[in-house]
Parts: sequence; structure tokens; C-alpha cells
Amino acid sequence: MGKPSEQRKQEIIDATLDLAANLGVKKVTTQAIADHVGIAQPTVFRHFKTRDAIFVAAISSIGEGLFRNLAAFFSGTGPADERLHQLVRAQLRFISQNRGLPRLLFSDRLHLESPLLKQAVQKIMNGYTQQVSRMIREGQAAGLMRQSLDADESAWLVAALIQGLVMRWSIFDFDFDLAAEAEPLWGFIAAALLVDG
Amino acid sequence: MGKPSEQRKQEIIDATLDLAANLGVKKVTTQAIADHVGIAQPTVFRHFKTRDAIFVAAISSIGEGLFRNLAAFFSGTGPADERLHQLVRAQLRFISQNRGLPRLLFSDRLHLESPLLKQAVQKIMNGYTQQVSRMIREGQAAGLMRQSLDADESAWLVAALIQGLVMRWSIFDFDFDLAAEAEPLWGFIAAALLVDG
DNA sequence: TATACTTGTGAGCAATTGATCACTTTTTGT
DNA sequence: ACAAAAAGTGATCAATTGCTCACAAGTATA
Repeated sequence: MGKPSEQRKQEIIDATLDLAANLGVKKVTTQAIADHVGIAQPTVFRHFKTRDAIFVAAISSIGEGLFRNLAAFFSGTGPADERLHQLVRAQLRFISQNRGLPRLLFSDRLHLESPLLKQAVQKIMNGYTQQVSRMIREGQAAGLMRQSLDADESAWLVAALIQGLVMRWSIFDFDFDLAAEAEPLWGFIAAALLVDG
Repeated sequence: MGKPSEQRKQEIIDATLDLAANLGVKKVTTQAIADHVGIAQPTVFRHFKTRDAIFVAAISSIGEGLFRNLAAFFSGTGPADERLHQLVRAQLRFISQNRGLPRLLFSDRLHLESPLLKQAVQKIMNGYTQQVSRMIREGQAAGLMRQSLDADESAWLVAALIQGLVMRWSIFDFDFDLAAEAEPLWGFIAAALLVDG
């Protein structure tokens, strides 16, 4: 007991993601978080001013984790199409191991209740789309991807495709192997984007 | 006052969809529904046994509305690719005019709290995917769509693409013109599915 | 060791909300 | 017109839950 606040904060964030993944966002009460961490419920408020602040921190934390995981593909050196393929694979793998991410990201609850959460989510989504858009332009410059594509629009749609897949996975309570969907998903994306599709 | 139950039920369902669209699912309390309809809160329970039952009815109602709206394209007579194109257009138009649909469909709250709701949603999604799958096989038989496609898998991905787009629209609080996305969306789908893509 | 600061906690408040119930009003069937 | 059924309502309950507060325990610093 009596741990430094930074450590407790992380424990609370981890508990939040754990609980969200397994029980859904609604059941992540401050009491549930406290129980999971092994502290009293009021202690949670020693480290976060409000419940919302916990979710903002949790979303930021896992968003950073995702970007750390994908950074190598965003800015690698190989051909753009191969990197995009690997990106899709890595992304689905990461998400399948971090189920709290879709639970938080796709929670209607969050967006409608807190402008701060909305901002945090938008930041993640926009950052992701920008990177993909850059990769597509790179692919076009290398003659790998169709010149007719609007890179921003296509990136938006690639993101939507993955989000739709993940959302369904989340809604259907993770009852199929998300990572295994990477190859058919890539087949679809490749057909839409690549010159020889 | 004293309307027949069937009529009141529909009023309650309409109020639920209205409120969900504008305020989000969480704020659709039995009190809010009652106020919107113009009855007292306990009266709501005269027509629906539980709050969940209201959501189940609302989802079924709007799901049926969607299918009624799309049925012509599922089973029309023209070429499969044209019908699929029109389907996408009609679907986005319908959803943009019925914002309660994505709000309910994408509400994590619902799925995790009620098996009945989950069933209702799964029924809608599965029915939709089956129809699209059938259209793709039709397109393949007519030589319009790539033979290499797995129809079920592709239908699944087309659905995911639309869902992802709609979900983003919902999460971002309807702040872009969904119907206007139909053409770039179709461009993407056509490139992925059509032989001459 | 003494002092100040941080972390932790039990008790409990205030607000929300789904649901019940006894009772009244309205509608329906004969 | 009248009795039965249906629809409507005010009062109220029970459970949940974010959050506060006074106070205790632990930790760091001088």
C-alpha cells in the first residue's frame, strides 16, 4: 500500500482496459476498478478527478500502444503495398490481444457523454488515417497503386473496412478469430488499391 | 388518451428511435420516452414489460424498415453489379434518414446487457450479409464479378465497409453527409469485386 | 525525531432510474 | 346503459453509482 501515484494510475488504467474487454464499458464502475486493483473505491478518485478522466487516460494509453506497434510499418523502407499488408496483419493482431480498445473506441456511451473522450478518439482515428493516406500516395508514386485513387478517401475507406470488421467482432463478443481475417481482408484491400488487383 | 395499445407501442418505438438518434442510447430513459410521447412514465410499462423489450422492438422495427427499403435491390432483375451499386446508395440514404439505426446497432450497451437484443441485431446483420452474398454469386455467374472471390467472405467485407463508414459517421455525431459517401464507397467496392475493376 | 505531504479508507450523500401498485379514467362488448 | 377490460397516473420503492469528506496510515524530507 501507499504506492506512488504514477504506478497506481497505470494499475487503474490497466484494470479499466481489462474490465472493459471482459465485461463491457458499462460495467466498468469505479467500484469494479477499485476491486480489480485491490484498493477502496474512493482511492480511485485520489488518482483521477473523475471517471471520465480514467477513460480518457485509458484510451490515450492504448492508442499510444497501437501506434507504437504500427510505427514500423507506417515509416518502414520496403514497398508500400507490402508494408500496408503487414500493417493490416499487425493491427488485427494487436487489437485481438487488446480487446479493451474496440470496447472503448466503439462505445457510444463515451462519445456522447464527454467531449474530451471524443477528442481523444478522433485524434487516434485521424492520426491513423493520415498515415495510411501517406502510404497510399507512396504506393502511387512507386506505380504500385492505382493513380485514379484519391488517397485520403481511400485511406478513410480502408480504415472503415477494418473498423467495421473489428466492430462486428466486438459486437459479436469476439466469437471469431480476428487475426485470421487479416488475409481475406488484405485480399479485398489489395484488389481495390493495387494496380494489378 | 386511452389509445389502443398497438398505436401506443408504435409511438413509444418512434420516440425511442428519435431520442436515440438525437441524444444517444443512454439518455433514452423510460421517463424521456414518456415525456416524448406525452404520457406518464409508468404507462410505458403498460405496453412493454421491460425497457429492454422496447429496444428489441425498436431494433426489429427499424430493421424491417431497412429491409423493406432494400428488398427491391436484393431481388431485382437488372445486372447484379448495378443492383449492388443502387443497394449501397439506398442503404446510405436510408440510414442517413434514420439515425436511430446506427445508434442502436452500434451500441455496446445493448449487446452486453441483453441476449435478446444481441439476437435481434445478429438477425439483421446475418440477413443482410446473406442477401449480398447471393448477389455476388449472381454477379459471378453473369461474369461480372471476379471468380476468385469467396462470396460469403466478400459479402462480409462489404458489410464491414459500410458498417465502418456508418459507425464513424455515428461516432463523429453525423457531422458529414453520409449519402454523399455512396459514390466513393462504390468506387472502392467496384474495384475490389468487379472483373474490370 | 518532528513536520509536511501523499496515499488510503469507511461512511454516507445526492442523483438517477427501472419497475411496482393501488387507484382512476377511458374504451369496448353485449 | 352497464359491466368488464384496457389504458393511464401519482406515489413510491430499491438498487446503482459517481463523488465528497473527515480522518487514519504510510512515506519523504529537514
